Order: sequence, then structure tokens, then C-alpha cells
Amino acid sequence: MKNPKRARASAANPARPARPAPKPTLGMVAELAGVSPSTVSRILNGTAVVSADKRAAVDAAIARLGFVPDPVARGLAGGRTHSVGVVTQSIDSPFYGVALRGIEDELARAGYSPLFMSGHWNAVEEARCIEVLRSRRVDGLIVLTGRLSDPALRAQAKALPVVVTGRTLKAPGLYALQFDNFEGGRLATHHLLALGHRRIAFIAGDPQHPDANERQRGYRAALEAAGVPFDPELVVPGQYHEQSGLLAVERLLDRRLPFSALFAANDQMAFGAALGLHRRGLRVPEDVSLVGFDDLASAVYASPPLSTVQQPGYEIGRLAAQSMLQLLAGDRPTAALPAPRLIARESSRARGTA
Amino acid sequence: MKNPKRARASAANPARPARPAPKPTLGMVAELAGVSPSTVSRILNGTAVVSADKRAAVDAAIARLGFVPDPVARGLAGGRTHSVGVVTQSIDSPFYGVALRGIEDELARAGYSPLFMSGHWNAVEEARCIEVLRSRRVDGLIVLTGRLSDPALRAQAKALPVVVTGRTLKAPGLYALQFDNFEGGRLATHHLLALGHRRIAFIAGDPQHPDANERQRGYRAALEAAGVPFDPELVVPGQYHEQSGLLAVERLLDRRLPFSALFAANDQMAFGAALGLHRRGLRVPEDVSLVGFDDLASAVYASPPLSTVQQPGYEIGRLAAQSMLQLLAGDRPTAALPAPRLIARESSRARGTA
DNA sequence: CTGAAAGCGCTTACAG
DNA sequence: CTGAAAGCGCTTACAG
Repeated sequence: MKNPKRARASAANPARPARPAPKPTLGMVAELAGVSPSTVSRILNGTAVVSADKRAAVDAAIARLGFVPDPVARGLAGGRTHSVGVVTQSIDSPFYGVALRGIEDELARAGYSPLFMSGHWNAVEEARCIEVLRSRRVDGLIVLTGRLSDPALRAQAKALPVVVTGRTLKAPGLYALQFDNFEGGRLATHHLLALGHRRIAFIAGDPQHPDANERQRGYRAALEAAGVPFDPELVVPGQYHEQSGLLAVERLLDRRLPFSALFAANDQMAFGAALGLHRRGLRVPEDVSLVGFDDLASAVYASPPLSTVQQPGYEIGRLAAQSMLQLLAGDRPTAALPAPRLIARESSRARGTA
Repeated sequence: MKNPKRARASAANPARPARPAPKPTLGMVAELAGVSPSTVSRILNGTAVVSADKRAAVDAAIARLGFVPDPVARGLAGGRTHSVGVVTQSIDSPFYGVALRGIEDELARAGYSPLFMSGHWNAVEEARCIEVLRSRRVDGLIVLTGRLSDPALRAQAKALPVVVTGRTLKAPGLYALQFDNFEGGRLATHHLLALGHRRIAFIAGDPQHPDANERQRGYRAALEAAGVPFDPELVVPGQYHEQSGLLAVERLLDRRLPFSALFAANDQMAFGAALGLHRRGLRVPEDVSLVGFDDLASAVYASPPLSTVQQPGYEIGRLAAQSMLQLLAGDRPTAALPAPRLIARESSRARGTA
């Protein structure tokens, strides 16, 4: 006999109230409704037309028993687990966190569950995540940016649907959602330019991220459009984390070049930069205007609140999940990310208005 | 025939290189090793002593085939899915995020996967999360604080192991991990007292959270120990988010009572408070010293960096997972959270040293 | 110590 | 439109 404990609890000790009633199964529903298990399954999955009376009987039985199909059994039998693997880079990332939330919300509406794993910006780890996820038989894969090669992603897409963010990539079974980082970089720089700034320093992002380079291109394009000569001395490298923003500002200041504004390729570096400026006795925005990129939740409550380019994390997640659901349903996704928006707050102001 | 697609791909089209080799199963391992599937299963699960030679043959076959047991099948057959449900409050919480990371890391070492769901500080939603998690047959449940009643948690613990944080609760099959919020509140206040402050305002946390009340008790105890009279006018309510910290400071300032220091019951409110002070032209720490609670990742890079009580989120997650693993193994967990530590940074300084 | 057999709770060709 | 049967890939009493 299987499951001896459960059986014993309800059979041998029918009086014991501790154990809840045994979980209703599809078989019990079938019996109660007077149909075969196949029919119940078909109704559940909308997999065939079933006569109205049988359907009614089954619906009633389901309601009566409070039956919920077992995803594990469904997964084994049908190959569909109603779960989708999500490889993010760090489960506690301030940016991707809200994207996860968007995924969670959207998937839940369709009865799917996300399985999150962190790749830590490391192609090897990401590949391992995918292995684990696939061994758990996820129905699809959402990859948030990451370091996997495009061919690697394409290869996965042959086995199961994948949606990836932060890339422009086309392949059968794969949908890519890309944010316009170039335009974002242009917008941030243009904002500063419009405020009268001419000497605008730039803290670049991790060059390993394609989006970092795009943002930098946007910076240059905006300068060019305004007829402001590009000065390479005003550009310092960063790695997208706070510490690198702090260091970058120090390097910048040590060069003793004048600048009245600073554009950091992401908010985290902007926060680090703000601290660096603060430590050197420079005030934001009185002495230098500061603009970031991403619009993290904490940007609004920074002192002063940070002007930034809004990258809609929640929406990215939601649309990624929605696209996955469409892929799973055999439809072609069409979602596109919203255009970048500049959010002007108190960290930037017109030049010379201190 | 089942799985027609897979079979067709490898059988009818042996030349097509696209489809990878069919996934090795336990049965294939058994055949290759010349033993029964039962034996392979026993070796895999350490569920019985097996002769050395058979074990060697099986190990070799496993290696040769690159066999990885299918968690879905294991879940259905054996009742163990090697996954643990984690109900957190919000997948993108700045505090719980790092706890999730701790859980993820610790669980991964044992071959377990977390299944995260967000309860949004709502008992009904949390209960639904648990339902979904149980329908997915998680082997155990980790509940990060939340709003579920103690009896509800105890009831769950009858069905599967649960570990819960932020409570002191004892029940069979349940392990609670509690942080000393009282001591933390005392420490923060004492720090300010030691710096010479006497008029110390307090922004309370959401009174629905027991830990908020503990922190407040710590505040009062420290004042009392220092012989500083408690002034209820210096205490304002908050709800643990930035906005409420901002509002609280405004209320405080509107009362026109002097205070030289401010203790916020969490970092998020401290950030809001810092902004409120900034907007009123008050400088931190020159005009008012500020101390938070939690030590969020962003505290270090606030301007100025925030003094705070460190609540070890990562460690909380790691220990919760470790305790769960012990419960699952039939051992009694013994982990305890580290004692609160005050992290003095630049937002607090001796009174009158502006 | 080990194998044969039944079973976990579903799904899905197959055959009406 | 519907049922009987086989199967998904494992685990676990049961019986040596």
C-alpha cells in the first residue's frame, strides 16, 4: 500500500480530527459525477468538447469536493507543470526586484507560478539555473538580461519557449523585450542641457552590459545635437554599483576639471556619486546637478530626490510574463516596452541658480 | 504511445541533430548497471544499505548517462518534491530581499529549491499563498513574519514542517526565529544618549507589527535607564514606509518642540525623515542626529550614510533555511539569530558639535 | 541486501 | 462526445 500514514489516519482513526480530509482527486470527482476520469480531465483542460449535462455534473462535483488539480501529477503526466522558470541576476536586486513582482502578478492571474533563480551575472551560474529549472520541468523560461550568449538562448528556445529582456534577438520560440537605453541616455543628457549645463560629466555603466554602452551613446548623441563638444575627460567608468559611483566622483574631482552636472548611468551609481559629492562639500543640486537612470524605488526618497530616467521595472516583468503566457498558448507576443521617460526631481536644476 | 513528439524526434529522425538525446531515466540507469530500479532509487536516497559492487556499478551508470533524478516524478511517487515554500511579504522588499537570498543560497546547497510567494501583509493572501504552495507539494514552509495568526501557523505545522521568523512561538514541527527588537531599540536610543542627546524623538513603526512595539519599548527603556523623562509628544506614529517617515517629521516639526536627535523604527522611515528634515532646511547630523533600524543595503550610501541597528537579513534567511533543512531531516533546529548591533555612521554625532 | 509489483494523480492517443 | 488503458518517472511496502 502507498501513503500508509495518510491512509491510516483517515481509515484506522476516523475519529481523529487532527488530520484533514484526504485531498480530493480527479478520480473522486469522476466517480461523484458519474463520468470517466478522462472526461474530467478534458473539461479541466478545455481539451475537447463535452456535452453540457456531463459538464454540469463535473462542475458540481468539483465544487462539492473543493477539488484542485495537482500540479505535480499534471506535470508528470502531461508534461506541463504550470510553472515558469525565471532567471534573474540577484533575487534582492533593487531594480529587478520589482520586475519579479510584475512577473509574479501576471503569472498568478493565469494560474502559473514563477520559479526564481539567481544567476549572479555569471554565464556559468545562469546555465546551471536553467538546468535546475528544466529538471523541474518548467513550461517556459524568462531570462532577465544576464550574460548568456544569444546562441545559448536560441538553443534553449528549441526546447521550450523563452522570453528574454534587455536584448534584441529573434528566434523561433523566443521573444525579446528591449528597452530603449539609447533614448534614455539621450533624454537624461538633454534634460541637463536644457537646464543650461554645458560641462556634463558621465559615469558609465559596466561595459559588459550592452545597455551601458547604449546609454553612453545617448549621452554623446545629445551633446552632439546641442553642439557641445564631447570631452573624454568628463567620462569615468563605473560598474553599476554604488561604490563605483563614489569612486568615479572622486576621480572626476581629482582631475580638477569644472563640471556643473553629472549623469550617472544608473541610480545606484548616482547615489554613490551623491555621497562622494557630499563628502567633498559639494551640494546637490546647488553645486552640481545630478541625474540617474532606472528610477529605483529609493530615488524618490533620496535627499534630495533624484532626477532620473524611468525604466519601468514592474512593467518589464509584467510584459515578459504576458509574452510568455502568449507563447505558451501558441500565440505570437506583440508587447513592447514603454518609451523612456525623464522624471525631473530635485537633484537637477538650472545652471547658476544656486 | 506517450510523448509522441519526443519519441518521433529521436526515433524517426535519428539524423536531426536539433533535439538533444532523450533525458536519461532511472530505469535506464538500472538497466545499464544491471540492477533493479528499486536499487537505484535506494542508492539515490540513501534509503537502505546496498552492496559495494552494485553501488559502484550504479554510480558509474549515473555518471555515464549524466542522470539527474526528476523532481516532479519524485514528488508524485515519494511525496517529497525537494522544494520549500517561502511566503514573504513582497518579493521586492528591500529588507526581506536579502533574506530570500540567504534562503536561496542555503537551500541550494542541499539540492532544495525555494518557491517564493508574496503575501503583501495580508492574512488572507498569505493563506492563499500557502494553499498554492501546498498544492505544489512543497516539503516545508518558511514564513517570513507576516500576519497569519499563531494558531493558523500551528495548524499548518501539523501537516508539514514550518519555520517562521519574527515570532516567539513553540509547537511541534514548527521552529521560530526571533530577532531581539527590544534590545535593538534600546541600542539605538542608547547610542544617541551616549552622544549627549536628551531630546530624542521617535518615529514608531506599524503597530500591527509586534517588532515595532518592541523597538518602542527599547526606546523607552533606554531613556529610563538614562534618567531622561519620556515625553509622549516626541513620539509620532509611522507605518514603516518612507512616506510615513516624511510625514512624521513634518508633524514633529510642526509641534515646535525642540529635539536634537531622531530615532526611526526602520531605515525606510529614516530615509523619509531625512528628506523631511532636508526640505525644512535642517541638516543631518549638524542639526539633528538620525538613527534607523535594519541596515538596508542603501543605508551605507545614503547622504549622509545612516547610523542604524543592523538586522542581519541574509543571516535570518540562511538560518531559516538551515532550520528547515534540519526539520526535514528529522533533527531539532537550534539556530538563534545574532544579537543586534549598532552601526554608527555619519548621520549621528555628539550633540552641539555642528 | 534486492527485485517485482503496485501506486502517486493525472493526461492522452486509441478506439469506439 | 466518451471510456478503458497505458504511461509519465519515480518510491516503497512486501516478500524473499
